[in-house]
Amino acid sequence: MREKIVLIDGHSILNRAFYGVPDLTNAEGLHTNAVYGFLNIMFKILETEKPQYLMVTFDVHAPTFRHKMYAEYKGTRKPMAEELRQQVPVIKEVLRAMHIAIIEKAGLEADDLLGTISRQCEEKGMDVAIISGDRDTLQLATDHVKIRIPKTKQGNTEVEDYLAEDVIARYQVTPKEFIDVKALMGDAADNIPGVPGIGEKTATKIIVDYGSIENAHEHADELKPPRASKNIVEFWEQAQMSKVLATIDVDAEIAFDLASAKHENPYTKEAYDYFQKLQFKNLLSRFDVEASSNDIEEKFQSIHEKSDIIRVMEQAKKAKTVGIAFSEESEFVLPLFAHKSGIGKIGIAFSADDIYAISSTEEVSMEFLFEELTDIAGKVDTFSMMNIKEAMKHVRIPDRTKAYDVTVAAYLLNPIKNDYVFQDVAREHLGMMIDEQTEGDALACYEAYTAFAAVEPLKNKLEEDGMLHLFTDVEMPLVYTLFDMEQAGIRVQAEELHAYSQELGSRIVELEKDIYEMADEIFNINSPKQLGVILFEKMGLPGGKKTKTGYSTAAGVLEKLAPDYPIVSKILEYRQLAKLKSTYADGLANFISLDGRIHGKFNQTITATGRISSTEPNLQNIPIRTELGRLFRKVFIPEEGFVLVDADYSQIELRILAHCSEDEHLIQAYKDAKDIHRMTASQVFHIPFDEVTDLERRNAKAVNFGIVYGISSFGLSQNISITRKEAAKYIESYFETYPGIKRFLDHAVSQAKELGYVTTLFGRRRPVPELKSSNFMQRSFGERVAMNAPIQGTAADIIKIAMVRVNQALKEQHMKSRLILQVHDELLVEAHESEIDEVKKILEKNMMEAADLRVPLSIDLNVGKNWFEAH
DNA sequence: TGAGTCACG
DNA sequence: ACGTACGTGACTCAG
Repeated sequence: MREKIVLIDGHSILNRAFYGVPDLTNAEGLHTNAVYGFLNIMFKILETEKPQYLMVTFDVHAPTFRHKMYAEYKGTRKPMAEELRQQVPVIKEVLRAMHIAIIEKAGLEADDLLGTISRQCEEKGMDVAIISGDRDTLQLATDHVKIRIPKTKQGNTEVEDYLAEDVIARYQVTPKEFIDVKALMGDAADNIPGVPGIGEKTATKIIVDYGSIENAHEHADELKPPRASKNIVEFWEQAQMSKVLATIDVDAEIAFDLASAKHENPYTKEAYDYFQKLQFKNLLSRFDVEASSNDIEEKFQSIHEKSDIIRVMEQAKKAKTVGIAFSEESEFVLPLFAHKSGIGKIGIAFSADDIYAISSTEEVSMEFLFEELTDIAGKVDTFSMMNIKEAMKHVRIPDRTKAYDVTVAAYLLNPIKNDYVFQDVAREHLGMMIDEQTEGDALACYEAYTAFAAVEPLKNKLEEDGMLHLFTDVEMPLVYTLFDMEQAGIRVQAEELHAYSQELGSRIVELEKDIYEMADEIFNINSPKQLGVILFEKMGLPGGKKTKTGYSTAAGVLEKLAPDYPIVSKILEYRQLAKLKSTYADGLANFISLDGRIHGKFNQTITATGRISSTEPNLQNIPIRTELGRLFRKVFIPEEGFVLVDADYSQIELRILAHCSEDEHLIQAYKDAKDIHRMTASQVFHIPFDEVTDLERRNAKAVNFGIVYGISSFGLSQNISITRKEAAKYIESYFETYPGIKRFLDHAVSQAKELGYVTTLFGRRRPVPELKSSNFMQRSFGERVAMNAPIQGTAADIIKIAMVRVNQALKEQHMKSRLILQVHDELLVEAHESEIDEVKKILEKNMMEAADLRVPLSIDLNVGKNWFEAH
């Protein structure tokens, strides 16, 4: 059998991958999409080709002979995007780590390397596969040299294959003639001039008929169309040079050692480390898990006997640190034996040798196991799990200082990840690969071991990054606070909600009828696509295209049209009501439990800035800005004998800005309890304080918001409908008035550029990888993030501290009142009527003292018999 | 599953 | 020249 070599056109494939794979970055902000795509293509090719030899070619960036020749024609090529450029050395290093041969030779282009090597290998009697994204290489195809051109289509890589016969089938000419076609038609991308007036069709026809440009030139008078006939003579020198430019050298002086290209196992330890650093999760699974030294698996034990289980539990109680994991009940377990929690298995690890999987049985119930775990939690120093808040639904943790939430720790270390599954933690923090396919007892053991083993490394990294205090004293206690809030839930009037739904429903039907009548057609108003067609095509309203898929029908666009077109007002009203009905009236009703309350989830590891998020349902976006929507707050009520006490920070973000920037004006204004927006208007627009109009105050307020969001003249101009120039003047004037703020924001950006992240007052980090981008838009976004994250994040820190303290105070004083909601700068307490004053005091004290800033923190406090009244 | 829209801070 | 405000989640449509 013939031996086979795969030759990869390095730059070409890297380039293809770069444009075919969406932008990816690793934790350090390094762009990795091209490297990732390259490796995927390479692995796919290797699987099908199974070659004995493998080599990757690269150009050296010194200008070459051919470059110089065509540089005279069209100047230079577009420079490589920075994101791609930085990945070139990375792919080379990765390839070296995989022991894959790389060849680059000054003075030679990749094409010439490919051509020469493929020719030499073919002469040695080998089969050759050339992997390139560049069709020029088709001229190299023979019966034994196959050109493979990968196409990345929506994540899937398809490959077009060309042997000599395939080139003829596709292009009507032989690979050799392909050069002549190109010499005639030229190639703008490669700066090959060709012959003017001859395009692909004519060129192909001529070469099919005459076989070469030389022969065609001899028969120039026979050529058609006349234009070609004339130009091939007139531009004959140019045609000849084009042929030279288009010809790939197959005879270059290259000494290469075939033995060095021998393809061995690429899954080396070094490559593994590289993939880990680059965060190529999917590719890591290609490494042989057995070989990557997970000998820990040998320690896994599945135990079923009651006596064994008790023995292990007793041992665990004597340990310092235990890691625990809960596993879902296997779907095959008879309902009779299934536990109501859905948990059927636990993993427990308390040393590198003690890692167990325990399933509940008839003899050993889940209740019993949970009891034992509670006992363990009380005795050990550290009780570590991936998700403590979830676990607490089953296991009581008597001493809350002992719990350790691995997910929360991993989140603090890198808050911009999408999820924090234990496999990732094991890989990133323990250097341990876990096979994707793992399930059952082994899965429970791995998770428990990860929870156990990650405690120290995570703690060390938190300490290193200055976040141990934040973790220990804010985030971990907050786990319990959030647990308590979820357990407490909030009481909702189901009947009222139902009544709203009915009312909205009938009004929606009326609006639908009107809209169909006015449009003279029945269509789906909820479909922006259909709506756009109706409004802007059928009815011919002004307001052209805006989105990728069609017309924008966003509220901002429609509002401008509403005064002139009654149908638009109807649509806006329809939209508003439909939203209220589906998301709030019907949506919320689905979440009411048997106890008449909604127990939503508060998520601690979602946001990039440190805020909490709320889901199932989202209780942080209950309407308030419109009168009608606001009514929904009336359905949120306290239980009998209780009231709602609502406290929200007043302008906490601007106060944080005043503190962090140390700007004297702003600090003094807050000390004097001045109307800050009015003051801003007065100082920025140079108007006496008492003469500021409502509009001026509104605009100043927008400027203040803009500052917090990371100001841009465009954003501000959009927001308050002024020209960009005017907005720029506002901003300039603002920074003149408050130079401290300018300094602070500039510093945030420069710090982010230097370190790759920004921090809050309490040390929380937010990475800003976008700042490294060469894309203007991305980089600008990074700058705004760098300005906003310290402010928004510090506010998040402060209210988290307040929440923990408020919750603790309520519990310590054994009060019936309890914290039930947080909405970013607002806390809601369901307070017993006998405790109202005390609750107010607790909220006030703890919210105001949560941070000691250069300006006072201030809160607004209200009491009501529903959320509408209390806020 | 992604895009568009809109509810909140 | 580029084309935007920062941070979220739920619902709907359409491919």
